[in-house]
Amino acid sequence: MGEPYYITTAISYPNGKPHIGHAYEAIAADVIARFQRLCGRTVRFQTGTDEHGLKMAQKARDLGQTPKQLADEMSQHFIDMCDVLNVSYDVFIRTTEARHHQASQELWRRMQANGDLYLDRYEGWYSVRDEAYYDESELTVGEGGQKLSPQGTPVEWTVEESWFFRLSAYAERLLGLYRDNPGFIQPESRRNEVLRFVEGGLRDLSVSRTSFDWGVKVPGSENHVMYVWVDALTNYLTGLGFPEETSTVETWWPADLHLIGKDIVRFHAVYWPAFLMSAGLPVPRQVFGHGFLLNRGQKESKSLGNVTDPLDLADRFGVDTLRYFLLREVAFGQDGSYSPEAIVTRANAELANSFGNLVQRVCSMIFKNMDGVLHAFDETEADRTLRQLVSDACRVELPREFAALNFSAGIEAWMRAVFACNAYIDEQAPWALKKTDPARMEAVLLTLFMAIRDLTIAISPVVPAAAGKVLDQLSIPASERDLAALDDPAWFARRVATGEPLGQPAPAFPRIELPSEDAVA
RNA sequence: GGCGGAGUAGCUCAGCCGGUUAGAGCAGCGGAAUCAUAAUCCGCGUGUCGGGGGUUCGAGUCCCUCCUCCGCUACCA
Repeated sequence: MGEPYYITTAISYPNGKPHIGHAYEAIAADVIARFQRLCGRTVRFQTGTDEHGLKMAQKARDLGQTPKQLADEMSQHFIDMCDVLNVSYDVFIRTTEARHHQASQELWRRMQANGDLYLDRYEGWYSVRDEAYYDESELTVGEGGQKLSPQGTPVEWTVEESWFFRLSAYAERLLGLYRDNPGFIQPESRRNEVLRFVEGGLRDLSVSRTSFDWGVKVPGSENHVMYVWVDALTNYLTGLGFPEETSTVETWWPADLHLIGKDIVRFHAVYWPAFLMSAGLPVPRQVFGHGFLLNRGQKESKSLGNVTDPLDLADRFGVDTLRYFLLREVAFGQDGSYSPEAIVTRANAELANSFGNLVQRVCSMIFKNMDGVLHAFDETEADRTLRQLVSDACRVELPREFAALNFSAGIEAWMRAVFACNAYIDEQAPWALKKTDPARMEAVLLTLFMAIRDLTIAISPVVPAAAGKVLDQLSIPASERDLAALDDPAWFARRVATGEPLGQPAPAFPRIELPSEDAVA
């Protein structure tokens, strides 16, 4: 078994169907998970839904359902999304599960045993709809003198008994954590924001509510439910079987990476490690806050009427195409923009024309001119140069960039190798060699066969289905589709020895058309 | 208000600690090739590197200032 690698996404709040942002995070996490498996790590990949809170309770009431019924129904949409998008999660956690309540309560007890929880009063301007308190200065005055939150929802002066977490006591330890582990919060811009926030001093955190009951009950204070983040963050432990002292927790905790959106960096980079320190548990190795996806440069919202169903995108353009586009086009960590035109342009230019067509023309020529039969051959300098270039891109450059979560840079390096293959095939012109020097033609095609195998394995975390299809066509064994296989020089001889001929190839990366309804008005 | 980031070819962006004629992809124009998914390859860019000032032998790359956009955060009154 390889070195363990535990990655999580944020758990989604299922008071609506998944949107493009959920899909983006799930896909990015999946690419990381698949890439780590490619590298030989044994991966545990967890995602899920965060089903408590007032908004779920209210929505259920509006629909005449119980909160649990609503959660069951909505959670299924997220499971379905993962399945459609080929997201290879190992654990789908739901915060309404009994084991999650137990885990959260145990974490609570440990924080309490450490003296970090105390009962006090919380008072302030509370928005029922936002489920949050606001400072006087954040409020605006609406019609009839009604005070409104920054979100425009009504607020009321509320006094509530609440448990508090002694966050103020953790500022120094947190700063030490950030100092000793510069990679703990990424990207750099988020790290700076967190540093400044913590350097400014921390106030104790209200961590329980009495105004509603759809949540995890506070041990010993049954009229309190836990503050959303104590409940939600604990999911990362629940999935491992915490608090049972099993080898599972031992093996996977602390997590290698919490992949989250930039909007919840503070909860993961400040509150969560503080909770864990309080409970005497190790903190995660890294928190990465990715950017948001913009629809033609604009944030999606119901009022603008530009909300995109990610499954609709996958249906129109293909799952692999969508995955490739998101990781290729967007600088990971920054916001990105997408549109049907951009997806079609990028996918056709790179996946279909440059790479897909390369695979197709080479396999087709091997099939037609060599009866699909592979064999040993003599390499020229040009062949070696190409293979070296491809090998560097696949074994060194792309893995280095992917390991650093620089997906677009890694894919760019990969594309340069694809371009080199196309330039090579034109220079060598095997179609001309067919008449003048058939042996040389075969050497060229076999060189390209080897290059294509490398390129396909390297890109497979991004486009798993199509890559699998190509590798099947090449008859590369399933056990030889990882980075270790790329390092094995004997693979080609083994492949030749099987005597398995290449069949008539079928395009794995077809060109896509811009659906007419997306034509720019 | 404070802190931070960004402003580079029509579009999307690279440009590390300052140093040869400022780069890539896409789009556009011209040519070659015809094995292949009308795909591929080659060639072509006089860009005020947001404005202004400064340091330096030399600045897109450092300093000051101004403008615009974005993020985090705060709040006088």
